[in-house]
Amino acid sequence: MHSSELLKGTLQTIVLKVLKDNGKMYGYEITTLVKELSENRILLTEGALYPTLHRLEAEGLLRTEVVNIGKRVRKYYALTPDGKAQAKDRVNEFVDFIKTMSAVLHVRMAQ
Amino acid sequence: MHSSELLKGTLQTIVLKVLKDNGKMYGYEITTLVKELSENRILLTEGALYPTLHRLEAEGLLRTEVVNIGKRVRKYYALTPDGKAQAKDRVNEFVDFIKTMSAVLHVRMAQ
DNA sequence: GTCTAATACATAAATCACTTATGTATTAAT
DNA sequence: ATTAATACATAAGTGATTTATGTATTAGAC
Repeated sequence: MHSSELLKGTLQTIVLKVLKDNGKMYGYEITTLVKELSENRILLTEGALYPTLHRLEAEGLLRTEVVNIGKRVRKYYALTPDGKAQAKDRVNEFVDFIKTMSAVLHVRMAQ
Repeated sequence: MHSSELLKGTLQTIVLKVLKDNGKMYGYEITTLVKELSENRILLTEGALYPTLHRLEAEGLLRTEVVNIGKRVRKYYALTPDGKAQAKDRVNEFVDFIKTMSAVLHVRMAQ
């Protein structure tokens, strides 16, 4: 469960965007989806993910719904209206970051 | 001197690549170049830059040359052969990171 | 001619996201 | 029956970066 130093600071952006794209999801489901989308390059750790979900909820960006699956508990997270706005902002910020870095590093990425 | 959380982990990559592109440079010069290339979006702090330069030198990726300009001292840094290889690797790693993130966030950037 | 901003280096303490480690419990697979 | 996968949670430790200081020279504004 590790990845490059570059991933630091991307967790909230990732969580907000996958929730925007997929509606409600639970924590474990987010880790598996991100693992799949990233072709095993981004392996979210629970120690980072759960506190982040709790924090985003405390900030009013996510709302939760607890569902019992047999004797097991699942906690679904979905974006609030504020969360949707934040998701958009964060993705824009990321795209801007890529453009800036591309200019500094002289790599052609941003079209 | 601040910027987004996303910048974290990019400092070494930036330093190595601008040195690769510009030959020898001194610390202050690096901050002004990066500020210019990033259109004021990336403002390197001295507290981060100088320790990073010292560390890269200690790792054998940079070599230094001290020059006296009047009564003022300038410390020029340049890549060693290992440093050149690292610069290449770091940029490749960054491009790969962008591709992965683009896939996860569903943003089209990488060609 | 003096004051401020810019140039140029340096380091130490504090911060904070994230990793690592640990814990509990259920369910599926071998 | 045992292990791996599912599913949550939190606490201690790490480490890059920010913030805060410090010293000193040179250029520019007024």
